Amino acid sequence: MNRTPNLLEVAKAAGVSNMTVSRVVNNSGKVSDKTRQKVLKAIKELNYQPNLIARSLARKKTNILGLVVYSEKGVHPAFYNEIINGVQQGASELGYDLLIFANSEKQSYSDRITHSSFVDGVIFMGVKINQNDIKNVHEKGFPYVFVGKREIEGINPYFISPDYIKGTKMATEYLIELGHTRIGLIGQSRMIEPDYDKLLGYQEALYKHNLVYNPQLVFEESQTQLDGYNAMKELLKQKPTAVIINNTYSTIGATTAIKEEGLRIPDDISVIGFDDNQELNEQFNDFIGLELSTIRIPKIDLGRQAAKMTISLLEGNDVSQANFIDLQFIKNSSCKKL
Amino acid sequence: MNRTPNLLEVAKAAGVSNMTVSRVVNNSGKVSDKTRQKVLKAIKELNYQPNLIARSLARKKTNILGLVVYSEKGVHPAFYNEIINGVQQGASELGYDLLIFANSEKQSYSDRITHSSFVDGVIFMGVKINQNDIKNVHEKGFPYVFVGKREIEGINPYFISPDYIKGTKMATEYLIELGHTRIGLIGQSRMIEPDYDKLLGYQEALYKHNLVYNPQLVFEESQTQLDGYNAMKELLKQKPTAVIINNTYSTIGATTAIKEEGLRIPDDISVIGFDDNQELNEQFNDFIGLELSTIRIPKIDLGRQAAKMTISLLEGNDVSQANFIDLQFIKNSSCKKL
DNA sequence: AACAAAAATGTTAACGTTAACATTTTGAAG
DNA sequence: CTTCAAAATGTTAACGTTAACATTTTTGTT
Repeated sequence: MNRTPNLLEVAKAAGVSNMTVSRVVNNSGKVSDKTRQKVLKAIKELNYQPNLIARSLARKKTNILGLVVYSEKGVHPAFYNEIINGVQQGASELGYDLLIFANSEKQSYSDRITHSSFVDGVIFMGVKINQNDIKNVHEKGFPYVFVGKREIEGINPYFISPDYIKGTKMATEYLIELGHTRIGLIGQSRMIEPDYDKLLGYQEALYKHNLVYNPQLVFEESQTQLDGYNAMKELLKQKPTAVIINNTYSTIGATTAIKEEGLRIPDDISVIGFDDNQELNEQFNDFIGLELSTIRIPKIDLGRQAAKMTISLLEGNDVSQANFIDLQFIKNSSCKKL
Repeated sequence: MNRTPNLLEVAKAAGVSNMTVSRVVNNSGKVSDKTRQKVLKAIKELNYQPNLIARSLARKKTNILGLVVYSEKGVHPAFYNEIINGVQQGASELGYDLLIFANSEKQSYSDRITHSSFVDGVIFMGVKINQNDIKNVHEKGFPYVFVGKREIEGINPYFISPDYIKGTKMATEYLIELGHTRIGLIGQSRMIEPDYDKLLGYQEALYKHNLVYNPQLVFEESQTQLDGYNAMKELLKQKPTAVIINNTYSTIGATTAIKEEGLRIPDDISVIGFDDNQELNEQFNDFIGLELSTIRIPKIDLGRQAAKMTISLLEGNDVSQANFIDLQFIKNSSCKKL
């Protein structure tokens, strides 16, 4: 590795002072055209690139966003990976890079993040978030955003979350407007916030249209294909005319169950899924020849917004604490008018 | 954000010099026990954390690894995400963090990477790698590792790659030893290096056991469920007794085709898949009640090794340029002795 | 008690930028 | 050809650490 030139060497080569070079590099301040050309020439000749570490030290700003993903085995589910890609895009669009903090479950990040001055702000996400980290960062006034929605005792955290309530309500209403009244819901949960919100949205829609909530049409947590399959088998005994299913894997299992019972989509039952795993969703639909209507979680956009929100915060702008991002309803041919 | 204390403030509080504090913080040099205690007390009281930017500038080393993933739409397939997780783990184990470079397809990274001194080394991966980036970095002697295997004109790059040849050979031989001679291969490709290597491994195994290579048993690129399904339908006309399928999606499609034809696994046909998407593979197997024998790509380990290799390089150790990581053959019940 | 060697601690100048202020140059008006 | 403001350029001291070397203190030996 051969040494890289620094500002002063460029300055010397161009016959100007350090600050003139700095001004040219940063396109700030006033520099005459003639001088600028000289400097640019020297920069090019020496192949100068500013040393970002030194710049960060002087500016007290790194233009780097931290990302902490709390996950179980150090492997993030596909769901988070897509959000991360979005975060990266959003950061990049505003001139920031992304520093992924190593995720050892035990370790607490907050001091490392706020004191080491390696990042200007931080984004938290994951199932097993450490509430203390968020609390500490919040209390120190360090810019951060939490992706998701969770009660954190004592504080009102900055967060951005998909609006599952609204999204599910919208989908449910769509079914109601098609004339459905016996609508199943696979995957509610009192424990998992997003799934609980789906239940709330579902209930709100029923309530709004004066339909009675029937717990027999609603099934607990459903994560895997098998969960979805089993739940659907049970649900079908209740003769529903439509069903909303909380994730891609369950949907695959559930539609398999529907087929097995000799029922057709949408003729015998209307189906709406969540495409939390878009790649899989598409693959599956293509293959089965199913054109599933889905509630889409705009994950890339979610990540992008999270990045922009964090940057907005660290730049000192006013940012509201609670932020929601709308789900998209992708209307397709898996639902039928009754 | 309240100011964080620096070394000198700690030094003042402890009544010692900056270097004594530095030595305590870094656990280097000699410090008497009494002094160490004083310093530690001051550090604790002021809640001091070293400023990593300043440290990096002074040490000319950041303890950060760069990661560039070249991908099409800025979204990485599940495959890469798992490797990234592994890279992160490996880096973390050796005290490094991971800086993800924003990935705009157009941009060239090499100068930014080598000159900005934000990273001590860099890892490249992705389908659409920029050969020039790697070439530049290579020629500058900047520590890097490429995850994958690709000819790059004019240089012998540092790389680490799954050994697809060996892995596929192993699986093929396993089938041959079970007595199979009509073994199908779904997903060879002249264009995609890993898939080409799978073909080579397959051929090597046949050759070794004096079996004739029959192109009619071998099918082109197969990425999706539908590809796998179609290929298998065709293949079945050739009456194979076993088949190796190049990725998880194809495998799902292919097994569907097998079922549709009324054949049973392993009684009528033995099947070996690649579980490049492990989560999906498991889900699918659980659901179908299939116990698929698979060739497993140890992605986490691949990433981890890539990180360690890069760090070894940047620490000045001798590292061989070409590195392969063995695939694992997960023996299960989807293959039968003939 | 004197001395050397080892241990402990300290001083100073980098590292490569930028911020803040200082100085010089330019050019237009009188 | 002054004069003065604006424009252009320069100087210096941070930023918070560590490397390299310098000094002081301690310890053991005679």
